[in-house]
Amino acid sequence: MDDPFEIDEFAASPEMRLADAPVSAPDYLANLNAEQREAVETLDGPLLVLAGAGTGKTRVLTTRLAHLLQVKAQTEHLHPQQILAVTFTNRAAKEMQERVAHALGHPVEGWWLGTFHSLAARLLRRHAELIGLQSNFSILDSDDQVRLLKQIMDAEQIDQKKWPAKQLMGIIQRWKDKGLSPDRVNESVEFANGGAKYLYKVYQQRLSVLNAADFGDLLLHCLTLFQKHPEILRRYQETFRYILVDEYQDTNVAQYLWLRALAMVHRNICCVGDDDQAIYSWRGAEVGNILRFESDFPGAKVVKLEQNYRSTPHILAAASKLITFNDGRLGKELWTELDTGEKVFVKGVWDGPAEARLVGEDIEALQSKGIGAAKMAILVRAGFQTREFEERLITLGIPYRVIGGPRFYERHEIRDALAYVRMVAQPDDSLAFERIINVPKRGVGKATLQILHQYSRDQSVSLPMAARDLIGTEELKPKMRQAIGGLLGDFTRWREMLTNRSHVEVLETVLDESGYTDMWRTSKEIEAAGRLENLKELVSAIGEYENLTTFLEHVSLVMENEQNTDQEKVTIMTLHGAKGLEFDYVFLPGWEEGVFPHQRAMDESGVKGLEEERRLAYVGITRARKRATVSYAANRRIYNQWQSALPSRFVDELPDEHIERISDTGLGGHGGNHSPGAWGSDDWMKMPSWADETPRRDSYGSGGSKTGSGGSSTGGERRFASAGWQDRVRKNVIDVKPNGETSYSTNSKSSKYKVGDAVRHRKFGPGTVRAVDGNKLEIDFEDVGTKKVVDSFILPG
DNA sequence: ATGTACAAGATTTTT
DNA sequence: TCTTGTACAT
Repeated sequence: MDDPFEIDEFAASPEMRLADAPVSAPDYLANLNAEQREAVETLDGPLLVLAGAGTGKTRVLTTRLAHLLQVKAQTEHLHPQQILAVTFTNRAAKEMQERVAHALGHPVEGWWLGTFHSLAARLLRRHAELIGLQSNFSILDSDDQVRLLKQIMDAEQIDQKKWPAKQLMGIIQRWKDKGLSPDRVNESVEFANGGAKYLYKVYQQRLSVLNAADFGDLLLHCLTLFQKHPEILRRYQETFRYILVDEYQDTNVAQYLWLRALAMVHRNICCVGDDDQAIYSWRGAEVGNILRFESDFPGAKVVKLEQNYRSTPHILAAASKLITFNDGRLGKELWTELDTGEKVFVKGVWDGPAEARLVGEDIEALQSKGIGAAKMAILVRAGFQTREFEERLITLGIPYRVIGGPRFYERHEIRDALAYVRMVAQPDDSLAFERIINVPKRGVGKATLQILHQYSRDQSVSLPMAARDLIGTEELKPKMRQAIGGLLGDFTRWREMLTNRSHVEVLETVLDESGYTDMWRTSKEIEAAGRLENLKELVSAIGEYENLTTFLEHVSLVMENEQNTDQEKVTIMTLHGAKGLEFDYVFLPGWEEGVFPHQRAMDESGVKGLEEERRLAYVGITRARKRATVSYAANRRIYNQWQSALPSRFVDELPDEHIERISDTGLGGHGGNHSPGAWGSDDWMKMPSWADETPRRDSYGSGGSKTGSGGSSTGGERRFASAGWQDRVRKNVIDVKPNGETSYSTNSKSSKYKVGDAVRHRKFGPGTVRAVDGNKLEIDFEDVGTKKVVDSFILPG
């Protein structure tokens, strides 16, 4: 085995050292107090930086890295390769790379900087054979994982209606997050479903046969490797003299074990995190890691950073207040020296489109003041919410970019093409083989595939191997033998091509000769042209990598959506994606019960889930430097059905003195003294519905006979969301129980009226229903003509 | 082996 | 409502 530790090579090339580094990097510590500064500047020993939002976590990390690379490089000949720096996203890693380069005045190469997964993969590739894989093992994405499990379950004849593969995969991945290999699951998981344990074992065996690893394996295999080969662990422990970890609160148990193992010898581990920003527990993250730090690493210094440099006092106060509704926090008092600034805006609107319009208008207003679009962001809870805003911004002609949307590498044609690449680079990649065996159509169908699977399972070989064996037999029909044999022959040829041609050329040949490009060229699909474009893009992308294996690893682990950031664009992304970022102006739409906090979070994890949602809200608000605008809609279309929604409880939890509630709807006061003109216009959406009357549904509970002007109406303009009715309504609607169950009675999704019904409206009088759209009705009134109204205002005729 | 028809389920968040 | 998967027919 080659010596896996490049560090030894380094020792022979001292010219690589950073002796030429400028002695004083830019002073990133200027804003810390003396004590904090000392702790951060002390480079040896364990250090935990507990930092609130916007207090300069990354800055501390950068400073420390710069100091290491500068001071230690000179005094103790520390080489970058002895540093292990873990960030949470690839984006953060890139940023760190740039920041450090900037601080030192020159780029740094060779250090172990990246996400847990990419670093673990890098380590694992060197020792793959020790844990039963070849070094070119393929990394399965979640899609492949589920497909593989499905195959196994088919073979085991397990009812997938009762036990969906996807769900079981979730259980298995959770075990992996906890660092439990199949053996250890049997020991330590008591109440778990025995079937899942069994499947886990079979799944793992199958992965090994296929020379594949899934995401969780990257870390898990490392742990196994360390356990079985202490001498290897020892060498890495000695190699990594300094370990730095960002976003420590979001590490899972496997990651924690991995870090702890590696940090054991030098103990120079520095972690940075904020327990209030733990938003990944659904992925197995364990906040306990950060709470346990001091006992894990005796003598650890703990620094709390509480001065916020990012947000204005109002924003900070609003976020701080919100997060106090959570229990069990470490607790921090964030403060700032910045000027007061604007209050947090809280806006209620009628429905989703109105919300998008509102945000659009605000953005335009900001732009007309000369503020660049890049300084603004729309942060949504879930991916599907981006669409509304995209549409709006398109019509307004405002440039935007969506981060984390449908990814390039997840597109149909790209996945197919990648399957070809995988088959060339990794001959035993069963899942890739299965994907393309009949794409383009080669007449290979279910029956043939089944025979292959059967054989592959019985003989414990990969699918391509099975095919290779079977085409020599009478098992398959001659036609099939020819088709599959031809394909396998092609792959052999393409693999040979790799030796004397560039991989770009090989990819082009493969796509060409396999008939894949032709398939799309002759396709009648409207999207075919676009797909061909994407394929071209893939070919050019692959050119940026040394070889197919590095390219594939990049695809599975890095998978970032490269976006040119040079242009001024409004950013649209999920709250999760926004972690660690900041913007001057932040829009936080969709703060409605069920959407945010998300219903499923509460259903599945009860109070814990709710608290995580609240932390997410906290993250959202604290992204804003100058202004945060929260908004919620009273009606939202889900599955193309109108549903009325309640403002999020988080809206209530924001402190009144730091927010400014603005209502789109309280135009005419209450009491119904509206001029008929307003009602007759197309502006029906601006109907002051709740000022007058709560949109009442049967499911709200029977008790509430109070209507109208309850709550805090004070004459004149009535605020959109008086706490009164929110509380009243909410208590009847959502009730999170400590055991994790939630009872949630959804508001009626569609109207109880249908076309032709005779109805009456308290202002418009009698009429007939002409059309129904969810709970919106179009009614021909006898006196005032056709109007659109909401059914809650309607009484049976 | 492929295409059609009907039914069921779907929309958290991501390395 | 739309998409996806399954059953059945060709």
